[in-house]
Amino acid sequence: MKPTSTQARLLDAAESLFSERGFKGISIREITEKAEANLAAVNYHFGSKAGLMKALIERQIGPLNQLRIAELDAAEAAAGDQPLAIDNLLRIFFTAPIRHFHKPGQKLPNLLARLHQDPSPEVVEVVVSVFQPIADRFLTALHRSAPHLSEAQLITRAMFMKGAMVHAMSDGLVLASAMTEGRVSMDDPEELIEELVQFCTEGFRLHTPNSGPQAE
Amino acid sequence: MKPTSTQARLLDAAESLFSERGFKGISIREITEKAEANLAAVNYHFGSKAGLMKALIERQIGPLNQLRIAELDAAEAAAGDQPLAIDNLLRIFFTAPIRHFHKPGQKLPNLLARLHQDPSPEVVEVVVSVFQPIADRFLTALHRSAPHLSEAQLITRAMFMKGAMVHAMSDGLVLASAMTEGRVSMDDPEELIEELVQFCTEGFRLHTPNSGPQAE
DNA sequence: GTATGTATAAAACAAGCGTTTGAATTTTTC
DNA sequence: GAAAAATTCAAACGCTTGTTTTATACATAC
Repeated sequence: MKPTSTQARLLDAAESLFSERGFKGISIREITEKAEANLAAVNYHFGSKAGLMKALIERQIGPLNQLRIAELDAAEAAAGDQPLAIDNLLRIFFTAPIRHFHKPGQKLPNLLARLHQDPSPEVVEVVVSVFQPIADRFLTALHRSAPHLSEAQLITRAMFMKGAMVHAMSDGLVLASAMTEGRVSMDDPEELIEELVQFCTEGFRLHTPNSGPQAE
Repeated sequence: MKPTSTQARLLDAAESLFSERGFKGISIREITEKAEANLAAVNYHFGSKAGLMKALIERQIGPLNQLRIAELDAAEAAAGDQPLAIDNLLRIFFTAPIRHFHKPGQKLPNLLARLHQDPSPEVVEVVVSVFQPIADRFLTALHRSAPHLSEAQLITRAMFMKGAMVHAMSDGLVLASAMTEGRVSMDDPEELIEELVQFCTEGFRLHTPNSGPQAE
């Protein structure tokens, strides 16, 4: 039985509580109580409630994105100067996070999905700093793999893709539970990854002549 | 200059404020101040803060969904006993809400996107009651239009579709603004609709033999 | 062993929260 | 125009919030 540090216990408690009820929905008192720490511990170790959230996100997403970028680097190195096939690229994009977060009771993706919709500056700052690099990296690769798309189309479809992934990972909560009445739609992460890859690959392959610049 | 009722002013104020900073992020005092109403007005007219949010959502989404269902009814009637083509079905699904919410400064889709990720019972109850009927209606139609998909696949892909739409409508806030550095990805709603239709249609057409029941 | 920086603890702070009350006021109804 | 109903209003209630303070314990270093 390893003795966990107060910091780690705070991060764990905050992660599970924020994921369930959102940042604004949880008080520092609830967090410190669950973590069996003193009320002042959050402000001592993380400066503020927002600092705690930032730390908790970086703890999870940082290593995950490092892994994804490493895998993309390796795939691109193996491909030489050839662009990656779209489905391979998307598979690299999806696999690590879906596998990583596919544990029973894991609700962090739900929190992340919420944060992606939160326009408050403090949240945007964290989300951008964590996801900006990986978004740019994959967008560049996508641009090489799908040269038939205009930049506007590429960005639009990448937005579709991100929305589909985020939604699927956060369990599609409401609609799914409403539509399927309790039946979880897809319980095998590998299957979900493959469905997502197929779905989006087709969407990116498509070449629609419209939406180009009007006059050029 | 029509005299607006207190109720309407409260709904308008709450809609814009909730959309910007979320349900928990806005106080009744801010709402009543913006609406130039008394602090007690919210509880008098809507019973509670949650009641106000419910009323505001139903005011916007109710008529919108009625319209969508009417359009689907008409299309199905015109098609006789033939299933609708997938792209036509999806076009009906996307068009009304995207057109309706495509006004400058319209941020309600952002609120809706957040609510779709909110697991708190009060929110789930509202969201389900508002979106359940239309989800069921379109899922049934989709099932007829895409008979090659297993039920699990259908639900999964519908989740992708919903995620893509919700995300695109709520402006893909973070990723888009980060990636494009200010450039809005798609400013013409008709173009967005068409991109979304194409993207998802391809995804639904795809026939992947896996994901069927293991033994049957 | 005494100093030094780190961590925990209990208590208080000032501000904000959703909601309720009860009286004043306006609007509707007959 | 009087009675009744609906609405507005100022004030207060009770409670929770994030953060700060002050004091105490615990390390490791010299």
